[in-house]
Amino acid sequence: METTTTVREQILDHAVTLIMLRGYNGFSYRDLSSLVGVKTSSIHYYFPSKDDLVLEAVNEYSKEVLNAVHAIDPSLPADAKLSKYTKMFGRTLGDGNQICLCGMLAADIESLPENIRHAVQAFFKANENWLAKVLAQGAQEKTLAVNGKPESAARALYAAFQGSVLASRLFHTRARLEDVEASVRTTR
Amino acid sequence: METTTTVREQILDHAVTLIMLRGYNGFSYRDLSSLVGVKTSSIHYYFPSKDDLVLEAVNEYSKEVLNAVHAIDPSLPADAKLSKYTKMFGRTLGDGNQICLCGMLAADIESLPENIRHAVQAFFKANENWLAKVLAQGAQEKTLAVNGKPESAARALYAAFQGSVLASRLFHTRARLEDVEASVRTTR
DNA sequence: GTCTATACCCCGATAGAC
DNA sequence: GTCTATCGGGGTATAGAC
Repeated sequence: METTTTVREQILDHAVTLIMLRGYNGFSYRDLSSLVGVKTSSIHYYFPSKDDLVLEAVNEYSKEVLNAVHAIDPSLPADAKLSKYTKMFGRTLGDGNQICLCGMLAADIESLPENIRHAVQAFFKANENWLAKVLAQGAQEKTLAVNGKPESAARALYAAFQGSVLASRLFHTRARLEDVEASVRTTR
Repeated sequence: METTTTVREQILDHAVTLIMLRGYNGFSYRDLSSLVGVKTSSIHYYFPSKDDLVLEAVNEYSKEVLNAVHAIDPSLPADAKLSKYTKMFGRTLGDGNQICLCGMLAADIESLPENIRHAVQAFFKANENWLAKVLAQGAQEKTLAVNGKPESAARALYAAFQGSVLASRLFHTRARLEDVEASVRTTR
């Protein structure tokens, strides 16, 4: 039983990986061409402009990651949910040289059109909203330390995850994500 | 009384700004050429390769920022130190479209040589070390909430600052840095 | 759909006159 | 030190044959 992968899907998947590795200005149609095995003009057939390609990459990435986040069992205690979230964030590192696609595009945002900015913002907000609920639950269960409003703490926590995956790659270590999780766990 | 600025300094200053705006792959010798008013070949005279230029930009930026950090009065209470640090981090935003130069280069790190990676790592570590001391002091003074070891908490906190300046620019708001500061302040 | 061919511009970098 | 001129290559994108 073979899994059929269309050329279009291959292009999109490699684009996602390349953006997570080198960012918007760091990859080209030529890179994709050699990875997929079609000419650059064929890529333009599916994605007329680079911005079209990147927007679809954001949407594919968002859909996948948010599915994984929302698949975390809602009946779990808050600290267990956070552990799963940390693990999931660690998976974005791949072989250790990738960061979150939306974190990367946030760094490149001044080179990008408004529709991509909105897509990246939506991804950030979805993560922050989910974390806010977990923090509120964790405060009630007294397993997570929340200072100030959960919404504010969630924005800070999500920023910490984004920053820590950046630092994890910079220092060639996966440990920095755990620093973030530890920083909100109540000391016993 | 005129402040003399050499061509070399002008190039370096504009390079710093451009990297904070668009990143390593997002600016060119041509951009600098039109900003400074000399030909690109003259820029090569001062900085033979782009990597030479970027390394010096990191060093200049690091020197300036770390001077500002270490200029924070050591006799202040920990929460006051953190307030000053937050304000200083907010200044990197500039007109609202810049992020920390070393955070940006951390995103671009897979396109950069090892010597630049080391310089960026050193900047991260210097900030984390300073924050670790502040957190230890704040824990003792019971003004800052520290979970786990101060070193680990400092890495998480610095990641949060890096991530929040990214989000501040993404959402066109300066408020996100304050979320980070609030997240470590003890609720009274 | 995929290709060849090409347009048009930008890139970093260098040689050599002044 | 700064310039003109240029090299060799890479960038996105398009036209048109198959």
